[in-house]
Amino acid sequence: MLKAAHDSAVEQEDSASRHGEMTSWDINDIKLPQDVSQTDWFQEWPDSYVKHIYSSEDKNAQRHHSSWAMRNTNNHNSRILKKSCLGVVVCGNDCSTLDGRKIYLRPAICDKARQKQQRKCCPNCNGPLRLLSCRGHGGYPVTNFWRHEGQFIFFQSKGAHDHPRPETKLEAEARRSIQKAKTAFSPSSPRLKRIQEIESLTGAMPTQEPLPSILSKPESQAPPVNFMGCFNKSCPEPTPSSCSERLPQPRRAGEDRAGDGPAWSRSLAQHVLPVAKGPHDPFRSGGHDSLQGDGSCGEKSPLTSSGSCLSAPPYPAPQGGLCPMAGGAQPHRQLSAPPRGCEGDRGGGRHQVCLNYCNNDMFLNLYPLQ
DNA sequence: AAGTGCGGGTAAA
DNA sequence: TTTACCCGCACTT
Repeated sequence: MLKAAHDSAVEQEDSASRHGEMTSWDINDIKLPQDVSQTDWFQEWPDSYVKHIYSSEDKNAQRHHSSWAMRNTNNHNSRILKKSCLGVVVCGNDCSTLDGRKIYLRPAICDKARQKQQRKCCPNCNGPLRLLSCRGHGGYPVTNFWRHEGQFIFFQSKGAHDHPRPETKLEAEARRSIQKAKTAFSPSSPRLKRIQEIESLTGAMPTQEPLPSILSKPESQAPPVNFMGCFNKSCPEPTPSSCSERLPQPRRAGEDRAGDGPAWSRSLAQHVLPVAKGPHDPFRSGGHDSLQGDGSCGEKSPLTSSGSCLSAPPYPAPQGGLCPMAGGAQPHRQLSAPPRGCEGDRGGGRHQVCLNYCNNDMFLNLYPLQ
């Protein structure tokens, strides 16, 4: 994967250089270019040593989003925000789901939450979870840098991720919601009892239907068709997400929206199941990360304590963009963007198109739990 | 509850 | 000096 990552980086650099100013700066430069004629589409999965210039209007850039699990790192420089990669949480048993997928959970960003997370069990096999830390930057985690200058947001990544992609933030949130819902619907759940009572009174409530509407957070629900479309309230318009896999397809600076239809809306079914790939060494020791999993599985997760798991665990949920990740200003253009830019190709053809698969199979996986 | 950003602090190279 | 990382705090989601 490293070579592939490198190739990808080269590819991106090529692309960048074609567009001029892109590579002639470093995040630490005193002055950054302000004569940028084209800004990049937001990149949800930046990897390798890449730089991007986003519009300051880009919501995702404003929020310093990444689908990698990046935590804030203090670099004692308030002008440059630095984040380092937390890696990915894998199953200590290296299990696979029925459909052959590996478990790649998103490490919780919050230290406490991450410690809690590691005491939980694999949602698939109930085995211990293990944090596979990122060592893609000289043995240290990949770092991302963000800097706002004028009407642009400069992004620079150092290091190539040496581990599989975790769930995206929204996938992780969705999973948590599902778990909550499942807990709420455990046989002993008063809530479920109440619903059953109502059901028995009305005789009209199909058992299959109520669940989605009761999932804890509306924005975390999985609307059947538009699941990732506007999954998030922060996505005021149907943007083609992340077509995150597209290259930093340049757009004219200042050009923000126009009207092509969202590519993701017709990309449902394009996801190629990612089976564990990549150079990560699952047996690597914890190293510097004090939060490395201890392999114990002391705390029963709500999911497993009920004696069943999601019938087909959604992990790794389709590794792809979520609309909110593009909540910002990239509404179009990528429809014509050549698929060659798919970063996912690095992973061995993990993705075939540069579109947002809208996590349809996550959706399909989530529903069976009803 | 978890995510995010800031900043004080320490340690190692 | 630079880089990595820990921690607590405040604020947001």
